[in-house]
Order: sequence, then C-alpha cells, then structure tokens
Amino acid sequence: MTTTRLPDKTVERLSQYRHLLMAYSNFGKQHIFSHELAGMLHITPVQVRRDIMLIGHTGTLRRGYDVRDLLKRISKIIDVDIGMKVVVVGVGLMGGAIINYFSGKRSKLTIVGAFDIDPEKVNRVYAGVPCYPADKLREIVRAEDIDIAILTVPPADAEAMTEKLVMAGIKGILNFTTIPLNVPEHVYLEEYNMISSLEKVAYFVKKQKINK
Amino acid sequence: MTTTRLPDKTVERLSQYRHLLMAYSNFGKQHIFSHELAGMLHITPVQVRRDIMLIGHTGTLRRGYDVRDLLKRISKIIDVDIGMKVVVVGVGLMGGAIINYFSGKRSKLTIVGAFDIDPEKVNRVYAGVPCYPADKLREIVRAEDIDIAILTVPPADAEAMTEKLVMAGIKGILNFTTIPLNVPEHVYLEEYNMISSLEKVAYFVKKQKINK
DNA sequence: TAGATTGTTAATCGATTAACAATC
DNA sequence: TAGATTGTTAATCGATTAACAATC
Repeated sequence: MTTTRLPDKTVERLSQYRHLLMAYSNFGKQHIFSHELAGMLHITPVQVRRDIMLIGHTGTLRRGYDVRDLLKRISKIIDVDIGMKVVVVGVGLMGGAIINYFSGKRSKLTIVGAFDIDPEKVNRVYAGVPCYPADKLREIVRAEDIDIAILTVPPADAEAMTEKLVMAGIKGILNFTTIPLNVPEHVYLEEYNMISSLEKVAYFVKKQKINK
Repeated sequence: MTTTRLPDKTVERLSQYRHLLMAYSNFGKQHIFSHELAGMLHITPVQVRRDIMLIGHTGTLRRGYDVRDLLKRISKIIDVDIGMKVVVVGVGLMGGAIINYFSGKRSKLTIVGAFDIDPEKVNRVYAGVPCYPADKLREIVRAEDIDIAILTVPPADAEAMTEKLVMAGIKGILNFTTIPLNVPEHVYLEEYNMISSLEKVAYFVKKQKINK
C-alpha cells in the first residue's frame, strides 16, 4: 500500500487527531463526528473530513466515524511498523526537559539515548535515558540503528554536530537551536525556532493594541 | 505609520533575518545581498527581496542591503516600542528550560515572572526570574501590565489555566501543552505541539526509507 | 419526510516563485 | 559594456473552504 505523499499539514493534523481520539476513546466514546473533532482543534469540519478522505477512511452518515477504526487507520499511516529510535543531542536544560517530556509517552517513537560532550553528564541516566559521550555518536547510531535526532546543543555547536549526525547516518532531525541547518536532501529536517514564535506573538499582540 | 498587516510567514522570517543580521553585523560585515541571506535560511533570494519590499525597505544594486539599516528597519517593524512583558506559566522542567533559554536574550521581550501552584517552587528565583503563586496571577498580570504568557503546565491544567490567563487580561499565548486551547478572538494564540513535530519527522523518514 | 451528516469537486485564498524591466 | 543585482508584477503552487449531491 503506497499512499501518495500526504501534505505536510495533513500529517501534522493526523497526529493531533490521534492524540484527541485516544483521550476520547478512553472516555468511553465509540463514535465521533467531523464537527466534534474540528471543534476541539478549532478547524473546520470540512478539513477534518478531507484529511480523513485522504487517508482512505470512511465514516457513516448516522454516527460519523468509529473512534477505534479511525485510530487504527491513522496509526497505520503515521506510525512506523517496527518503531523508530530517537536520540537527544545536547543534554542542557532544554534537552533534559525534552527527554522527560517524551519519556514513556509514545510507544513507536522511543528516545533511546542522549549525547553530550560534558564529562559530568556522560554516563548518567536522565529519565531512564542513558547519556553517551558525543564522540561515540557514529558508533552508537549505527549499532542501534537510530533514525532521528533532536538537536538541543548550544548554537555554536549546531553546525558541526549536524555534520556529525548526517555522517553517522541519521535520517531526520528536529532542530531546536536557532541556527538554520544545512542537510543533504535525503535527511528530513524540521526546525523549530522558539524566538521567532514568541516574536510573532508579540508582533500580533502589538498590532491588536494599535488597532484598538 | 500603519503598515498593512504582514503575512504570518513573513513576520517569522523577519525575526530570523534579524537574528542572522545581528551575527553578520558582529562579524564586521556592512552589506549583504539577498542571495546571502537566502542561502543561510535555505529559501530563495526572491522571497528575501519580497519580504524586505513588504516592510518598505530598499537596497542598492551594487552592494545589496545595508546591514545596520535593515536591522533597524526590521526591529522597527517587529519590535515593541516600549517593550513587552512575558510570563512563564508552569515551572516544570520545560518551563524552567524556557526561562533559562530566553533569559537575557531579547531586550524588548522580557520574561518578568513565572507562576506555579507548587509551594516548593513559589518564591524561588529561576535564572533571575521570580516564581509567584498561581492564585496571584490576575493581580500580578494587571499590576505589571503583562501581555504574553508562555504556557507550560501539565495537560490537565491547560484549559483552566488558559481561562485564568484570559480573564487576567493576557493578550497573547504561546502554548507548549498538547491541548489545543480555546481563546477569544482578541487573544493571539500560537501553538507548538512537539509531539506532532516529531511524528511528522518520523512519517517522512519512513516514506523516504520505503521509496528507496 | 426533514434534518444532519459524509465524501468530493470546484472555487478561493494565501504564499511562493518565475519572469523581467531597471540600473549600477 | 557585460554582469549582477534589486524591485515588482504575473503566474504558479499548495492548502483551505464553499458548495452540493448522496444518503441514513
């Protein structure tokens, strides 16, 4: 089954639908309407229906979508069959918080290790995740078949570390540093710049204030 | 000077241009071409020129843009004249990391306080930022004229806390919880869902692997 | 039946990019 | 001049939404 490549935004929303559906299912609900899902995410019902259409799932006119079936379908699409291993690179406050945040949350995406250059941190265990020395990166990534890295090193180290990650065979990077990274085409890169996000909020708050 | 509302994406990029320009300026460079800025951010030169056009700035054919002038112009657009106060709500690991991350970084956006319900945390100081009890939120937000909140409470508390923030008069929220929030129209909301981000990376890494 | 819902196409909206005149 | 660059319009691309037939 080779689904055509789903739009970026749809993939993000599928992950969010799943998150909500799991809560909903634990609540004992068996069916859900597109407008219910939409309401929770503040998007339109049409968008929900269209996303669900894109993954080839259908509901019923009477009761909407079967929660369990939809959950299964979404998981089939966005989950990895065997599971995928993730490492956190840079165990500062942010790296530590991220390890803690994900620890034990998702079953198919597991943080299996962390890396740091600080000898103080190396060989310690953070929320069940062992910290290795950065110079063993290549070795461990290859041996453990790790696919994804979350990058939380200081800005000055970001470029050099990215190069090492790519050389080691990492396939995807989630970048939390403020440095825009350079990666070859076969590596999927997702950047999150917290400063831009906050400045964007500030900009629109300011606009709002002026218009009033 | 009422600039027409800039596109969301342009505002984000302006913040990124500024970040790069500051580094570039410290490097002693006085001028920069659109393709140089573009290269650093992996976008097209046209996009850079268009964004710069939208804020009404111009460069020269010979030397591109004057770094200092452009910096000033961008700051004029996205910065707040008087400065804007920010609080972090929820001083867990993530909240603490964010306080630390921003501390001393931006001059116009300052984290002036944090809130938590845990008596252990209240009245302590994190990276220079005092932590107040959550029930003083309204009082302090009003007294200090705080505009923006970064929300890092546990998922279960997200909704209730958001309501309190809105009631207290917060104008913008940067939401780091996995709960999609409900806010009135006059409050600007920016959500960041780390789990969706990571699952998106996993999805495209998986796709890549299959196609090969 | 009347009302509510899904599934899907076509239209719209917003953002990016191609094309190119102007000019140093 | 030839080459490189900016500024800007028009075209394109991608994502969202409006519209509506089908149907329980």
